[in-house]
Amino acid sequence: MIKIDEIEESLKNKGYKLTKQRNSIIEVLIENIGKFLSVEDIYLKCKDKYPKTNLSTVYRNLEILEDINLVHKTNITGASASYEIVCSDCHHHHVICKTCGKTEVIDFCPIQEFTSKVAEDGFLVTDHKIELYGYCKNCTKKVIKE
Amino acid sequence: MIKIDEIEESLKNKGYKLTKQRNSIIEVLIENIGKFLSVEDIYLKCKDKYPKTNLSTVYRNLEILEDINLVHKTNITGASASYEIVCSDCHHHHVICKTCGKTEVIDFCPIQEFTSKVAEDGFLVTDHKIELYGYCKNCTKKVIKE
DNA sequence: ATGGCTGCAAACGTTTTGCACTTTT
DNA sequence: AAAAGTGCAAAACGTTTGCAGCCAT
Repeated sequence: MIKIDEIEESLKNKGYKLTKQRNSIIEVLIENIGKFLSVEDIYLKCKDKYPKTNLSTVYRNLEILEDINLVHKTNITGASASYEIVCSDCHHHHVICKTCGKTEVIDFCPIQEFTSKVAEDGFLVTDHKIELYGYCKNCTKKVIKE
Repeated sequence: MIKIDEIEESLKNKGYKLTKQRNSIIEVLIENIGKFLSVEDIYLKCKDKYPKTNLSTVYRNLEILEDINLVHKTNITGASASYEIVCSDCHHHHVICKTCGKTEVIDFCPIQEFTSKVAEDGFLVTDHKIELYGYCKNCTKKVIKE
């Protein structure tokens, strides 16, 4: 499990301060492990916790969290970026339904096979992004019906 | 190999017309198989071939080409979208150097293992995106030197 | 001759920035 | 007290759109 204290400790150690805004962003991300949240989503959920939160602040903090690898950024929709907190002991990827947009978690990850192939060329892999697109059970049914 | 005639035939069959602009976009994409080009890159290269080309036209055509699956879109940089032409007999993924931004092609693809896992849940996978990030041989050396 | 395509300019939504002020350390 | 963080408003950026005219079929 992710512990908020550990994350905050790690921020402190890097010289970042713990503000109420930053704290609420992290809380929101932790409450939504396994989902990608859009910046707008995060912003709105943070406002519930701490109404003064500003959108710029959310952007600035997500950038910091991404820089220190506490958060993964993706651009599924093309519209606006989405974020998910990194959880080292529950590494996973997502399948994304092209019809309803729902995402599901896949625990399987073949990255080892990949990195060993690439390592032969002297490339050092530190990070990866895998996303599967298609149609979920529900939406497949609909397609067949129509 | 990709043949420009086949692509154009397939566009014609779908009711799209062959304009000089559309043609030059396809040419540029074919000349850059294995690389992701930003919209701006494509635009500039097209202007070399056909100076009247407009940025909106590039956007509109890339959208069409993506819709009919002749082109893959990605958002590596976060800044602007990148495109690569689809080549059915040379499916591949990329490793992307976080220092110099260079991309290299990896021929290996573990998608089969993935889709069979997901199929159990009734999810139908039609498409996927795999990107590896890290440091290329050159940049790894530099990091060590410093 | 028709319908699709283009160039242009303006509009749009997301993200970033400068600055004065506030908060954490 | 110093440094980092914030809110606000404005700017910047990539992308999309409406429209009048153009071009491929």
